[in-house]
Amino acid sequence: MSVDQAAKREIPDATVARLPGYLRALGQLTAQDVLSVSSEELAHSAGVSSAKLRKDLSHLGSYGVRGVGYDVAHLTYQISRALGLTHDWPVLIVGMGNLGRALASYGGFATKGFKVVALLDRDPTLVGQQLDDLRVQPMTELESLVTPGEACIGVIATPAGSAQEVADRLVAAGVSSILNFAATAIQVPEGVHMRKVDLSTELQILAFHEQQRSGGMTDDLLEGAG
Amino acid sequence: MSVDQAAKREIPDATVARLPGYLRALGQLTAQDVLSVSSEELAHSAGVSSAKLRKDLSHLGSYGVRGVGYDVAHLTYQISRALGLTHDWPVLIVGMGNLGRALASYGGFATKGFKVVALLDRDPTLVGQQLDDLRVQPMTELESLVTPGEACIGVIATPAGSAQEVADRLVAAGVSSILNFAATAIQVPEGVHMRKVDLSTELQILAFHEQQRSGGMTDDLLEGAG
DNA sequence: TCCTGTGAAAGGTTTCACAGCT
DNA sequence: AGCTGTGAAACCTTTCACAGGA
Repeated sequence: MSVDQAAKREIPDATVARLPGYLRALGQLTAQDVLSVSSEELAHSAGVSSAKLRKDLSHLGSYGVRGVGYDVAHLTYQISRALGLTHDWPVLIVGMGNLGRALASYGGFATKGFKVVALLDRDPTLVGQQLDDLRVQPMTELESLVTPGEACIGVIATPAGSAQEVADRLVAAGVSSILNFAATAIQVPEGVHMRKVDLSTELQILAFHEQQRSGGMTDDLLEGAG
Repeated sequence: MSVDQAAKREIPDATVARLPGYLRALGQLTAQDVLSVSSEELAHSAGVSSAKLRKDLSHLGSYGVRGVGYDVAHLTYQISRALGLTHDWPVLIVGMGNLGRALASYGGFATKGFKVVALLDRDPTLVGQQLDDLRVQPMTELESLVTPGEACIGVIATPAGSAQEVADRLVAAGVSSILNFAATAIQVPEGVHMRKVDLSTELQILAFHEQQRSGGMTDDLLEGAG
């Protein structure tokens, strides 16, 4: 078994979170037939500093050429490999409301290393409907759709009230990676990876900064009343 | 000028990012008529450690009671105030594809400190359509919808190819907070706050960890050397 | 000369553990 | 006793600045 430079284990979380951005920027360069890119240029299109980019890439191995830059195709491959995107991952979407349908018909999956394999909903009026080339299935099918041993990513796009129950069933069925779009925190056992995407949260963070900008003058009045 | 405990500016970014989660957990407690909560309980429902919660809240001021816990209503108010949610922020959504429509009809806005005030799309066949109580307007209206001086949050839900152009127009019109759902990085001038939400990125991060799980056995060889 | 890769320094975040108040 | 608020320690991330290879 060869020990090559990329075998360096333990890529920092902050780095992993940025690799998809680099991959996307590299994709745009590939589309423009650019063959080679410097850390400065790539960092700029990904919206980070060049020092950060170089440090991030150094955790994957030494894939650049000093004095020249990075080979776009080779770096694309190395990042894809680091992220585990050399084969497609099956994705199962639960909840076919407005958001679930938007996610299901989002084309970006196929090219990005994922394939939606099943759509589920509790509502009998939605079950059976065709979305692109998939048919919405009832919740009772959930357990039969997850092949134990074969990894699969579960996406929760249900109302907040059902999210925990759906998560529990996904976990029980053997899903160990969950992406939660429901507007609630869900609890998962240790060992299950859960990420949350939430519109309200993002808007509230923006509101905070917007408020900081316009100054705390209204706040000062309130402080007095304490 | 009064200097009380809450006057401490500079709430750490990591804390700001978690405040919405605490607010949501408090909302659930309020709905259950719970009047008081300990850091342990609140932290658990928000999915963080109690030490982290207490440290976070300490940046806002001392709103707990030692030996007792936090008053749910009062803490809700203080966090809302810290985030700038004591009044509603106007939100403008650009791009009425599947995702834009899902965002527009997402009810969670109103109760969370935001109000969608305008929907825009480039496609003439979408312009004029009614979504809830708003009518989709043409892109030419963008500049007239942003009142200079009055803060407003712009949401980009267009295809990747139009995102940068839309961002440029929003910024030129005076929008200084942007939430980008398009699958591309966009550049904004210094002083404009931009946050990005992206499905592919989240799935790719999950894929990385899923791969680590199943591929971890090769790592054992390296451990031996340590 | 050019640009990558990387130690070292600086900065930020989380956890610990306990002082201090009810 | 019970629980918050907080220094200090541990840990993680970013930035700096330059050694080193093309």
